[in-house]
Amino acid sequence: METSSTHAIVSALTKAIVEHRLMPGSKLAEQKLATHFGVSRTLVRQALFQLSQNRLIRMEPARGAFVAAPSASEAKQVFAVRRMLEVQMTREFVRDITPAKIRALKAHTKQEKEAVAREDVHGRTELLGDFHVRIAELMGNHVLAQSLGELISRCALITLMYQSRNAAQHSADEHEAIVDAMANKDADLAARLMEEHLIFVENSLSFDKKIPTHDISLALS
Amino acid sequence: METSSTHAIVSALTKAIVEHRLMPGSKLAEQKLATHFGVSRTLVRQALFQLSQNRLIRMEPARGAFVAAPSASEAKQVFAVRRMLEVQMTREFVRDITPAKIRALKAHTKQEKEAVAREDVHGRTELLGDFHVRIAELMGNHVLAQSLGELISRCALITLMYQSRNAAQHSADEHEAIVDAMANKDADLAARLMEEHLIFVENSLSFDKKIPTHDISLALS
DNA sequence: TCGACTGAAAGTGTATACACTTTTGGCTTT
DNA sequence: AAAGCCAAAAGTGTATACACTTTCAGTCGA
Repeated sequence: METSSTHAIVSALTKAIVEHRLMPGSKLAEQKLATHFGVSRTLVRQALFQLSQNRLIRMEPARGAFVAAPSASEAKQVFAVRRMLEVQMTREFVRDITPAKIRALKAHTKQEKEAVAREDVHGRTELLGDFHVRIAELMGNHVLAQSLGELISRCALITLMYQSRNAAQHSADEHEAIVDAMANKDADLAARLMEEHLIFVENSLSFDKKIPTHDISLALS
Repeated sequence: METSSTHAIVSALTKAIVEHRLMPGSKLAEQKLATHFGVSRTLVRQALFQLSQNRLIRMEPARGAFVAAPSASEAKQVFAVRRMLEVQMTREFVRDITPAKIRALKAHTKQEKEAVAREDVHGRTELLGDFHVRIAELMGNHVLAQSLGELISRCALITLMYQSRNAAQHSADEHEAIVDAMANKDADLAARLMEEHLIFVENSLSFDKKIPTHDISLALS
């Protein structure tokens, strides 16, 4: 199974949701998606089920699928889990660090800074999230990378919902500081910086923002 | 959506897999499951997709679904993630502890000991895993509880694949020691015990065991 | 006797059909 | 004019149909 067709639909929808081309609350009608992608409802339903497990959409019985709108409480919980996981991850990463891994992370933060500089909102959001997953991958722990990736997808939705502007630059700087601490093999400092970084991101979210509930329209172009 | 019918199938299959009534490698033919549950292949497929996302089964294109057989390497990765997550969780749990929470955990370990005493293999495996999820729930963090629950489901499969006997009693004792440390609000001790506990469980797995690949038969009774 | 072919059986992948539920828009009633 | 009601439209939930792939058994040939 794992027919690449549904995977393509999942990817397209994930991208659209995380990039906010599909706004939280939007209805995802099966037939419309099916004709858009040129497949039957069967494949669309499979994709929607998968997305609902990733918590990017929620499905109501007999009413259909809607882009998720994480509550402030849920956002805080997601960040709490990320903190638990990533502080320890940072510590263990430093333990088995190599010059090549440092180089990979430095290359990544360089890309981040460039995306921030050129005001590439989507690109920078993706890169800022990927930084954390990259660390997991460099550790060679795919289970960790996958779990973290799911949490961060949810965070991307949350971040774009709530994040006030100009926090991106700050995040990129913090990433750089974390990498520096790692390069110095200062596990305690790196872990502390990671924790503070995650706390900062969480605190920079403005949970009282009003969310517009656009309709699906042709956000998928 | 989330038609409770598929949920029932997922639950039944999860239980069967985790309890090893369906052995790793067994084929899960859609039509057989469909007739067994008295539904059409449609619902069975939905359930299988969900299980494959939980990594309890794997699906091969045009060949079908098979009960997962986690490799030793994957098992180690799952345990590494659990350690990262749970050590920190233990620390934070102690921070906001209440007498009611202690009572809940003590009641749980009591149940564990009873299940171990009466040699209830399935019951004790479930309870030993639930202990960890229970902590997350008592913290009120549903995201954490869900993430941890998924990891532990995979562990249950791993444990039953690899666990040498008589480790259950030891686990139950360690759980009790952890709760005691929590009750004394000794976060450092509790965290250390949790880490050692997870390391012990991981080390008690014998990765060279031979896995019989039984056929489906009527493991679902 | 063993291995390679072949056709039937079984099984998966996708589309479609159909029953049932929700939504919608207009019509009636007050 | 606003609230309630009913029928049509749209949409979801499940079953079934059908094409295509894999599996398997039996046969033929060396």
